[in-house]
Amino acid sequence: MLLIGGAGNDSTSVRDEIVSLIARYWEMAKPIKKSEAAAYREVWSRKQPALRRLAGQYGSSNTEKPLTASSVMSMAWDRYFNAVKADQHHGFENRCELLAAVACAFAKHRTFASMPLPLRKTIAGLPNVHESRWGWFGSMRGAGYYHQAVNENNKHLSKALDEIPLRGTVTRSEYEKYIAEFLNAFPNGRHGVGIASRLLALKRPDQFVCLDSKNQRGLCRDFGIVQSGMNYDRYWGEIIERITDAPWWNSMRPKNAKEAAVWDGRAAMLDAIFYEE
DNA sequence: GCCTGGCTTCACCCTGGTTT
DNA sequence: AAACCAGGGTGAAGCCAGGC
Repeated sequence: MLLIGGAGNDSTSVRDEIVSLIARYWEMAKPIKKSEAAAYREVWSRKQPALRRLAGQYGSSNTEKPLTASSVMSMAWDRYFNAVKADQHHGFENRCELLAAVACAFAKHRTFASMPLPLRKTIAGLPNVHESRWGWFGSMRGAGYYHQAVNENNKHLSKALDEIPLRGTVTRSEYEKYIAEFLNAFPNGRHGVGIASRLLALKRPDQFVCLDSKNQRGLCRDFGIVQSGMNYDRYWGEIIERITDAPWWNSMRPKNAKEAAVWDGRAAMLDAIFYEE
């Protein structure tokens, strides 16, 4: 609602402008058929998720913090790369090396189950003799039943990872199939977003970040979401959808080799920014 | 004063390394 | 060989703050 009034000439001219603008729109207008209106509504409803996200509405929660209000999610690629480079704890080059080694492993071995135990543990975030950097991107050392499942080469973990393609954007439906199979590995419960996201982040570091106790506080604060009560649905709707909307995520792959290596693991690298001791 | 939502704390789970 | 301890995710309980 816009009220234009008063005695001054300004208000009169603004009102005249608006009235003539509306008159011009009427002249430009043309009748459309019912089928065209239906098609328009179809397009409109299909664009609603994008509009909601633009307004800061992710998932089903009521937190309405748009991407522009987040310090990290509003970054362009250059600033994001600099933020990752500033990693105090591990160093981004070492992080890239680890991700590259894991990418080789997934390229070489057809399934997670066919990998040797030390390699599986490296990917799973569990201590092993093969790789000293196993805990980076989220240590899962304390997850007892998960540790057990990796040790006994539980087939459900491997089958779950099979649902996640090596290339192309992972869809929600593929993610849901992954979770459904992942849950089968935990007949005694004690599964969760921490361990599920660890495996996702190592197979597809370009799209997933491992959400653990060390980075959850900082990440949730910056994203404007509550950290308690995290579940698989919210992880996708409130975290992954935000990430894949960020300017730095949608930027072109850089030509510079070091930058390209970070770009290949750009979602997982959020850990470098939000990691707290 | 009650209810709700969110954060913190604590017990529990299991593995793997160290000590007795 | 057995006992012990550290590690960190999970989940329940406890606590606190804000709204009605």
